Amino acid sequence: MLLFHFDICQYVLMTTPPLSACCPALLDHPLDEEQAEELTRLLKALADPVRLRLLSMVAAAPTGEICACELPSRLGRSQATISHHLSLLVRAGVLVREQRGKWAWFRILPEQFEAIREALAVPAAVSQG
Amino acid sequence: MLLFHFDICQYVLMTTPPLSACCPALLDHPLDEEQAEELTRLLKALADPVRLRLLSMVAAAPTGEICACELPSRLGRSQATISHHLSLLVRAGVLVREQRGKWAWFRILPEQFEAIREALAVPAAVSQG
DNA sequence: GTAGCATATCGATATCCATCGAAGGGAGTG
DNA sequence: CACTCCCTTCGATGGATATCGATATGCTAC
Repeated sequence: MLLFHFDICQYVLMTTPPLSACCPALLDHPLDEEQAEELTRLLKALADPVRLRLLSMVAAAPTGEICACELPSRLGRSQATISHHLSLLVRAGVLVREQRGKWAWFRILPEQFEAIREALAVPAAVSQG
Repeated sequence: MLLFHFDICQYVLMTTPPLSACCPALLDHPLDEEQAEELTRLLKALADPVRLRLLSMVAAAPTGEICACELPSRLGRSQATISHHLSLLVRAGVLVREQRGKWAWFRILPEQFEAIREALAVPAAVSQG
């Protein structure tokens, strides 16, 4: 029985993107410190108004990508600040950066969003109170 | 046509919990500053390892609720710190507090979790790149 | 009322982080 | 090469916040 469960887990680990399986569902089992830190890192990356607006602008761009050059004026922040937020989001795995000539272009990497959504899913036992 | 759309929105507003409709989907349209601040407030409330573990302990409790009295020892934080985190989560709308005698009991309020999940949903246009 | 426990609040501290100006690094242009 | 433009990195600063000890509040029991 234990072996069977282990095999299932191995299978899931091999067939799903590793970032999607970042953390177990928050409301299913008590998280240990390491799991909590991991999910916290993801949530902190999103928990900033400038970064949220930045992500929504990238996603809403007609081509699905956006040039960093237009962001300082659209967000009312200095170029240094925008660069800071962009590299933070790339490090967090929610954006990818591509250099083209002297411009840097960014687009959404959707896996981490799905990972957070899965981690925050409310199990039936909880939603029934 | 516009009227019809308006009526649908009114209907949704009346029939869903107001907190669930806190913010539009992040990756569907560019967020304005106010919408970004609102979603940020929710995400910040979750973006702390102690609070995440606290929430997972409440959800995993057999009765779906937990007494504040057992949390300082289980989380390795002072009583003052736990109290701070608990009141923050209540203010954020993810926990409800109920006083019973001298003990305070807490349980999960699932609406905000669903609100965040909806806000972070990845539209097909984005996930296809 | 008094004593004792559970919880909240206060005040202080240390750390984290968003922000910006300035300087540095690369890529294109002439 | 020199010059310009885009972007990153550095250093400094102000504000937010996690933490705790001490104190206050509130409830129960006697």
